[in-house]
Amino acid sequence: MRDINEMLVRRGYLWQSFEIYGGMAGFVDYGPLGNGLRRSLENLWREYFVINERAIEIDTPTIGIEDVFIASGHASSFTDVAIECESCGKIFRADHYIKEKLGIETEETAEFVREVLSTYNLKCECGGRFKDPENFNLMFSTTIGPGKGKPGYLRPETAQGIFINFKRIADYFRDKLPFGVCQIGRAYRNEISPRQGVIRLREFNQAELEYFTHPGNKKHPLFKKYNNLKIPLVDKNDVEHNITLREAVEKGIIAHELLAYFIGKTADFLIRAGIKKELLRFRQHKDDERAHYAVDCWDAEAKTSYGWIEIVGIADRGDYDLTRHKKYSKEDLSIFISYDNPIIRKVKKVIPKMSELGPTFRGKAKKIANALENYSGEIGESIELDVDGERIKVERKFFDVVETEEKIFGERIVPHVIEPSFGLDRITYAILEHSFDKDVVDGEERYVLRLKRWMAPVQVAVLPLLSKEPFTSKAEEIVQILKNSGFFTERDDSGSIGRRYRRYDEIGTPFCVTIDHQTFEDSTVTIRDRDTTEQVRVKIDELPNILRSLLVSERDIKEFGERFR
RNA sequence: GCGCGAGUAGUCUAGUGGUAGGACAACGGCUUUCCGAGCCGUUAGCCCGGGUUCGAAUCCCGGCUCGCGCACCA
Repeated sequence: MRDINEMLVRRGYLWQSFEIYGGMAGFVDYGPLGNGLRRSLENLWREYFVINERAIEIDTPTIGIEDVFIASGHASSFTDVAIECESCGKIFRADHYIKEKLGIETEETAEFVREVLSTYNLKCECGGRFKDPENFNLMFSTTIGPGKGKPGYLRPETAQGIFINFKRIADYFRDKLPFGVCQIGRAYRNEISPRQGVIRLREFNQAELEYFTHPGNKKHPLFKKYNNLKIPLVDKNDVEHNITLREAVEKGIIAHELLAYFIGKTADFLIRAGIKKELLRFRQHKDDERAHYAVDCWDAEAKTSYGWIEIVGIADRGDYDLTRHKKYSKEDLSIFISYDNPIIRKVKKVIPKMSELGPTFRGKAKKIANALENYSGEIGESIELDVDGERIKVERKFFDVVETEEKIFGERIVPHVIEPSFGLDRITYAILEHSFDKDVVDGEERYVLRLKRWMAPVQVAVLPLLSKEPFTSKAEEIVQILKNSGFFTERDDSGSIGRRYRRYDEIGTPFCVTIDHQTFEDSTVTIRDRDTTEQVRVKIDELPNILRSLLVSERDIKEFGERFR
């Protein structure tokens, strides 16, 4: 199966970054074809998760200032403290090790760990002493501005750029839930040991949707579309269920309908993109596996030669992020929700008399008045208030009491967010593996990349049967027609015709257009289908429209013309 | 980060201290040429740095990358 990796490099899908300088693990360059495939994937994703949702796309910086990651929790939970044994060289995550050996929850700071180590005289399993604990942060850090600058980090996920714009976004949607906001872009994690090619990168591509919803309404009107979809669901106890999404929600395996909706939609999207259904499953995070922000989380996993790999994470992040940013930025990141009918309540209100308060309490009068207005307890002949920590008794003569009807039109809530987060590099790779095939034609082995037609980076290749005039200029003429029609087109007149067909089979080009002798008699060309190697003859005039129909569907080319040969 | 193994044209591979060889691919040409045909020709390589040696692809040290195992993967 690893034959594919050789092909991907040789034909321009994926290259090792910094290759001429010896390379660096965890980085990958997209060659022309890989870039094209990933772009197709992004566009398909937009179609599913932006255009066909109440959702928008934004773009925010890849560098974030420190405040953002302190609030998001990444500054602390992203930093692990490591301890290394002096004699056996083993490295442990300090918090895991201490919890396991001593049953103590640890603050993740080097100082705290150092203290625990000395207080309990904690040793390595082999009996050796630990070296001084060290921090390692999985975020790339940088400084912003001249001199020492301000500390900044390369974002470990695109999501934070969305949360911190919440006020503007809510405004854009006129405060009406639910709504979705997405971002497609790069994110960075300073992995300790990146491996397995494109599976674990230090700089990678994400497509994330943050779908904001009312906490009491985790449903989606289009869920019925995926009601009866069956896809393997592995729950947090490693039990596999082969039931419909509707049943999974009813049985409480999936926390709620909205999560199930995005599981269904994700499955639909991945299959449309070229992931094989039988090599796809969803797996629920175990309790100790969930990120610091997640309430429930399901991963889409694709089976590849590396085993089952996580390609999408669908998490219910609750109100974690907005609440945190609300606290740290002191901005109101809630939304006002109107009730269908206002609630009417009779209330007694305390009205402070400033003319009395002023002369008596002087400087404190204003604060006392505020406290009186907000007072909601029993009203007697006097009211006791806490003002700046001081207990003050306010006599009846300092306020009036009026009885009014109060209409409550709604309430402020912090929305919950459901986040489908896609690892585009892994999905791209999984598509390539799932599409890769070997075929025997006339006793000769050929490599075929059976990409979905709408995903292919080169959609059509124009091949003159003979690489000489007038075939070559006719080919160029047809290339121009196709390029003008918006197709990604290549021309190839090098080598025998069979060799050229194989070349385009290998990179996944779904259709080849061949100019032959008959072209000059009746203005026709042949279209060859990659998967069946069948050919049909069509008029040049009709070629763009026919290709357009073929490229968005899986229709048989024989619907469009006479079979050739 | 630790341990083991590997690194020779674009790709695969031969070469174990003494002139780096082959296959495929690519490129040019010939051949009225529809599924990797043939013939002629061309381009192109010892991962990087240091050491040992008269001489290193080959031996030694360090780095980088790749594979496998451990650890890590919010």
